Amino acid sequence: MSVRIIFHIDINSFFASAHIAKDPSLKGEAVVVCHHVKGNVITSASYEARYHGIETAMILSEARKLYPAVKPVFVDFELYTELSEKFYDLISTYSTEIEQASVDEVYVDLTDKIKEYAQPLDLATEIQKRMLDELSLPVNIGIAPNKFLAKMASDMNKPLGITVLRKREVQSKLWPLPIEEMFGIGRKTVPRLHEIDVFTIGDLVKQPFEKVKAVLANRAQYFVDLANGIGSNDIDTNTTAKSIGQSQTFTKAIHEIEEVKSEILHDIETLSRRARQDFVKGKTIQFSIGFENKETSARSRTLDYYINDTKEIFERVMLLFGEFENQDYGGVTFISTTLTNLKDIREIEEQLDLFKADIQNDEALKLEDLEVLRRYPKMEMKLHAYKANVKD
DNA sequence: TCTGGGGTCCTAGGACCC
DNA sequence: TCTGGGGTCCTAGGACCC
Repeated sequence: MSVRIIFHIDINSFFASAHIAKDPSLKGEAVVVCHHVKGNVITSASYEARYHGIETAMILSEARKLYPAVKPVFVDFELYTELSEKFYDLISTYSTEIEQASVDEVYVDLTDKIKEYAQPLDLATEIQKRMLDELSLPVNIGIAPNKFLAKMASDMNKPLGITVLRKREVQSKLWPLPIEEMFGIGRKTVPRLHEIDVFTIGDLVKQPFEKVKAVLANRAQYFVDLANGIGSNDIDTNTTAKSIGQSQTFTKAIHEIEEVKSEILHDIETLSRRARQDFVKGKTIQFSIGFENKETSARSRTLDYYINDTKEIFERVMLLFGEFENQDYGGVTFISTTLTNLKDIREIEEQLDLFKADIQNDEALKLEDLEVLRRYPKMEMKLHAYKANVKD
């Protein structure tokens, strides 16, 4: 198997950059993107804003104290979706092997394309320049033989960085990084790894495997391999979502059931519209609820057919919601409805046609079975049982 | 110590079928 | 009639990421 060349490309402070791309007068300013809850929480900050100590999760008023000339803008998800699609389209001109990892990042296999360039870095430079010229978006690029190394590489040098991470550089460049910077290791796992003296990515390899296995269980070998620079370079080109969800957090707990229901309905209206726009239906409906006392719970049901219309989803969710009826956790602070097990509408219709054909075959079979049953009384018993079940 | 809303993947037990 | 292994699906919960 020959060595692949994978690029990981991600847009620097995407939300803030998107607003600057739309309104060039914001260029060079300390832009902060706010979400209108709990006093304007900052969800993204331009590098100029970060320079003044402003970080995400801050409240706008705190940011103003740090830097009064800060430029607040408000979240605009339509803008992000639009630019995300343009980003994807631009990268598509180089390769069909693209994996959309999130709204602002892709993995792309450029093994073939890179042969057309005199120097490997020329391709990265060209992509970076086109992103700036055509979309006014700054990107980071990591170049490596697999997805994990490419991802780690693109994080090494921000913003507007281009970083190559070769397999032979794993010990010198990857191993010294703190374990919390390893993609896939999060806040719950870090303290447990610290307990077994794993503080850097290299420690994952240096510590006895048994100790690592005690913490990471089945995923231990996977992460040790990653630390050794061994990882997948399979590009998942499927861009259709696997689930669509709609959720809300309430700063003030809701105590009226009818009000909760109306918020649920509102979410489901949005959810089903999105599903129809994406030409998908779902087979599983999941409903989650959070209460004032911090308890959260989820219920899901899988149907034997696919749906995407508001009324049917709402009826299903009401059944799930009903399962929490007699619990007393105080008011409701969080609701979430998710449609999963998605399938393209056209595929479902094809299957329905096949299914119809099956039913016809089944009926033919049953008639024959009846002949058999008459001759074998024992089997007739089964038929009665079967009929009884059908009544249910 | 941590905002809110959008996702993905994994695990473990139980049910069911072969 | 009983036992057991293997595979798949469903459900609830958790971890992680952007």
